[in-house]
Amino acid sequence: MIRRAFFDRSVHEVAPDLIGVTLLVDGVGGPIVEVEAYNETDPASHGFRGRTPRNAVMFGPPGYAYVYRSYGVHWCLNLVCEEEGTAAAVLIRALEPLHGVERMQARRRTDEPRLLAAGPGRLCQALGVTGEHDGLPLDQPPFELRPRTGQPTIASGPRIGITLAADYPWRYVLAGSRFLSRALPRA
DNA sequence: CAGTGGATGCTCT
DNA sequence: GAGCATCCACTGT
Repeated sequence: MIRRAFFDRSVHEVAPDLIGVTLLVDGVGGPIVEVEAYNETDPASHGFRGRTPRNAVMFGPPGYAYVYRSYGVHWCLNLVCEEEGTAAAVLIRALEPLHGVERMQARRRTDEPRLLAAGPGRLCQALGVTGEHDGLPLDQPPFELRPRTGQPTIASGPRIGITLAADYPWRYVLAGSRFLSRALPRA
C-alpha cells in the first residue's frame, strides 16, 4: 500500500517513483508505465495561472486524485503531489493491462492489449475513471496503489500534446515497455 | 505507415 | 469565443 507521505514530495521525485507502481480502480488496472509531471512553475500546467474551480484539487493536500475532462470527450487522471497550497500533480498516461482485463476490454470495446490503457483518455476509460473521482483520496477504495517490487529502468523525454514548455523532459516511462502511448523520441 | 481533421463540452478571458 | 495535458477515422502513399 502506497502511503500518503509518498506524494508529499516534488513531482520530479514522485513521477519516476510511480513507474512500476500498480494502480487499481475497483480492482482494475496494472503497473504504471508512463507519467508526466506538472507543477506551478510550468506554463503548460493547469495550475500555472492560479486556482480555479476546475484545478482546485491540484492546490489541495497530496495523495488525492485530480480528474479533468480533455477535449470535451476524455477524462484524464492525475495524482496530486507536494504540500497543500502548491499546484503539482502527475498525469497517469499509460499502464500495463494486468488486472480486470475483461472489464477493460468491455469498456474500451477492443481486445487489443496495446489499445486498452495506452494514453490518458484510454486509461481512464479502461479503469472507469470519471469526474466523479475528482478529489477522492488515493489510499481508499475505489483506488488502490501497490508498491513496485523491483527497480525498473526509467527513461525520460518531452511531454506529449502541449505547446508551452514542450521541451521540458518531464515525461517518465518504463524503458522498453510496449504499453506506452508513444515511443520516446530518439536521443 | 504518415498526416489531417472532426467530435465534443467545458473552462477561462 | 478561443483553446485545449485526446482519440479515432479517414485519406493518400
